[in-house]
Amino acid sequence: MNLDITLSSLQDKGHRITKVRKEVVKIFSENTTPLSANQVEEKMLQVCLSVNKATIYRELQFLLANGYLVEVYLRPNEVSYESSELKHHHHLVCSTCGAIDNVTNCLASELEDDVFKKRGFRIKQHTLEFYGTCAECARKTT
Amino acid sequence: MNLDITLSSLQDKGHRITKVRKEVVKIFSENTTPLSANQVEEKMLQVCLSVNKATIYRELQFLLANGYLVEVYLRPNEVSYESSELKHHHHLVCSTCGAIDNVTNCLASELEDDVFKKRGFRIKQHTLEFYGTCAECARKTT
DNA sequence: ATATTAATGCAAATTATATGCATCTAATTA
DNA sequence: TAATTAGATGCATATAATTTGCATTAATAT
Ligand SMILES: [Mn+2]
Ligand SMILES: [Mn+2]
Ligand SMILES: [Zn+2]
Ligand SMILES: [Zn+2]
Repeated sequence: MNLDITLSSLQDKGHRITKVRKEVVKIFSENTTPLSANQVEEKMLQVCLSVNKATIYRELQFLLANGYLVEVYLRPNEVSYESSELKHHHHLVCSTCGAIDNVTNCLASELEDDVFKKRGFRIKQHTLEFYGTCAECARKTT
Repeated sequence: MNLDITLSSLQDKGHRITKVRKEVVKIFSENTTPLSANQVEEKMLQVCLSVNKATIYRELQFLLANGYLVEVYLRPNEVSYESSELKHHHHLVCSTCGAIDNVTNCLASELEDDVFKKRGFRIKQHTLEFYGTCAECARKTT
């Protein structure tokens, strides 16, 4: 997501542009892989912004509710977020180092029509996550 | 999963067959859709077995660690489990009524080779979840 | 029947997340 | 620029899911 465009869009809707909001939007405009509340907090600390956890959760909820972020569930008991503007994609999650990469290939749409025809289930969205070992971790092991 | 076979397999490995263990295994042998700890507790109450929550969590962890169950993440902050013996499949989750159905179609394996060739990421498993409206909920709305 | 140790219940601890409330501050207005 | 106002924030507290310590109970082997 584009930082300036997003911020002015938020302002147009009557929302305030605060230091925290600006930084959270900036973080998601610079990161194309999903981030959890904890990871957002860490990124903010890296630029010497110490923000209360409640504020971070509230800001993530705010951006989610306003359509700027989407939720991603990759692990139990931890919700991650990423820009809703990213082109439809899926994730490669390395079980060893935790690195996440995006894959834009998607074969799911073919299935969706089929599922609707066969049982009347209308698919609105889907998540497809791949777990395995990334190239770097595989190299280290060898 | 087959109740008797699973129980004797557990016994062969030196694990005890307790009332709780037997019932949890029974529940997963009779249910092909994912169940959370709370749902397992409810099912046990239906057969008048009041079991402590900690025990249920421990038993689910136990069956997971021993390969009888797999984790499924369909919603934030709730882990579900299902028999690891079920044939590879994916889920149709109705956003309206919460009903879950299984789909055995899977197009992901084609993608896996491609991903490995292109970036050396070796996929071990994947999850593909579909969210939408089931036939029944669609009918009620109309 | 007895011994051994895994399984269980209960309370307390953890972790992720949400909320109430007083305070602060961004945006608007005088 | 100062005053106004409602949204944003911090802090403490509340929830909810899950885990853990410990004493007690019960499944299995002898
Ligand atoms: Mn992504
Ligand atoms: Mn399933
Ligand atoms: Zn897709
Ligand atoms: Zn599949």
